Amino acid sequence: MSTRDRILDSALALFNERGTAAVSTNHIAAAIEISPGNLYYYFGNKQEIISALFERLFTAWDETFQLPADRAPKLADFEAMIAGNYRLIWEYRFAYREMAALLRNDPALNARYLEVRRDGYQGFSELIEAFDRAGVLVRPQSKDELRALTELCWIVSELWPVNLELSGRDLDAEGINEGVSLMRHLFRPYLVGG
Amino acid sequence: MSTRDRILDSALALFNERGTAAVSTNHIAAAIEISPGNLYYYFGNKQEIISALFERLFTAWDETFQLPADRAPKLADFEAMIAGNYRLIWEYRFAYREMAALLRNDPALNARYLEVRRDGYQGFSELIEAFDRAGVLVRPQSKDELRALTELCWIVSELWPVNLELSGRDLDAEGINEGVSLMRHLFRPYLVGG
DNA sequence: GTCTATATCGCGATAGAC
DNA sequence: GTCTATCGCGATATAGAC
Repeated sequence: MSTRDRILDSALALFNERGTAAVSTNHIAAAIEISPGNLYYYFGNKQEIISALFERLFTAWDETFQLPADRAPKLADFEAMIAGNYRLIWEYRFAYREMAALLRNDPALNARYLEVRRDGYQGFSELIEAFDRAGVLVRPQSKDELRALTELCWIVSELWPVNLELSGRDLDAEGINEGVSLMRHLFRPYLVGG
Repeated sequence: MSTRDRILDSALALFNERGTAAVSTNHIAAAIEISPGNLYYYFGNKQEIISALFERLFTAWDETFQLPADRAPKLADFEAMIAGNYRLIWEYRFAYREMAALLRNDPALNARYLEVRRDGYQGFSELIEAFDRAGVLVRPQSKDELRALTELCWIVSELWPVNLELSGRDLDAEGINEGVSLMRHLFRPYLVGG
């Protein structure tokens, strides 16, 4: 593995364990037994390491939210996406624990995040609209209701892990299932027989 | 105002503006024109200041979530509570931006938060159960559905502000209204004529 | 590309006068 | 209760050898 990638892996592990504030560039370098000077050959400062990790997260999101190209999307596909998203958030949990603060401190990163988020939300909306058109959602519902449902789904898919951690639990397999189940409850009133 | 309170107000303003990591005890002292030494007369370290601010937040929560004692609770009371909660979260926004990270770094604070949260969730559940018993919630619904509804309401009331900020907006009056409206959408399928 | 050595800075914290 | 003065530490970052 390249030194650059080893630095990023080291930083990710330490950030997840102790938080970005408590981890210095020296710690990151020491953990993979390279010199502090060598680390600075690859990254100008700690913030650049954080940004690079966010970029890895964004790329992984792109892959997670791919729909099957050969057939119409089903609710089960959606649930699989959400579960995949939760696994990703767990992998980059430091980012979610400090997200709002990290973005505030780095306008460039914030702009990039907003871009990624906008596209993500767009895809998310279209997916739910596709379910609606396909007749998966059947209860009497207005545009307004559909928009609220989308917003609520988004919040659960993005912030359920934080909520779980705030309640004192880890995002393990059981936690992931509960999050998906909660999402199901959100849809339930709008499904056939719900 | 007491020096202790002035320190806390100063810290709150600076934390909200720059985040806890970027604010030192020196900054907090300088902002109210007292010496660094004087600050340490009141607080042993920065973490104690953070804990004291959380304690103020907990107290304010207690007051926000008081129900009218003289009559049965209505949905409008609930919505007023949620709006009050949002205003409080805005006042202590630094805490929510870094909540998970701050709690992880301070086991004592985490234990205290879990206690407060447990009690809060308990009151929250009982309120929704009271609505159910009073016939406000009418759709066919199981214990399981009621539990999910409670959990979802909690998540929206706690994490809507973070979600709003992550989308690039502030928790102003309009943002608060949107959060309350989202809560209404959550209840809607379970209301008469919903 | 990686190292050693080092400069600079500011934070957290304390001692002791008033 | 508040101040001044200061110590020690560790973090970021750079220079220059290999």
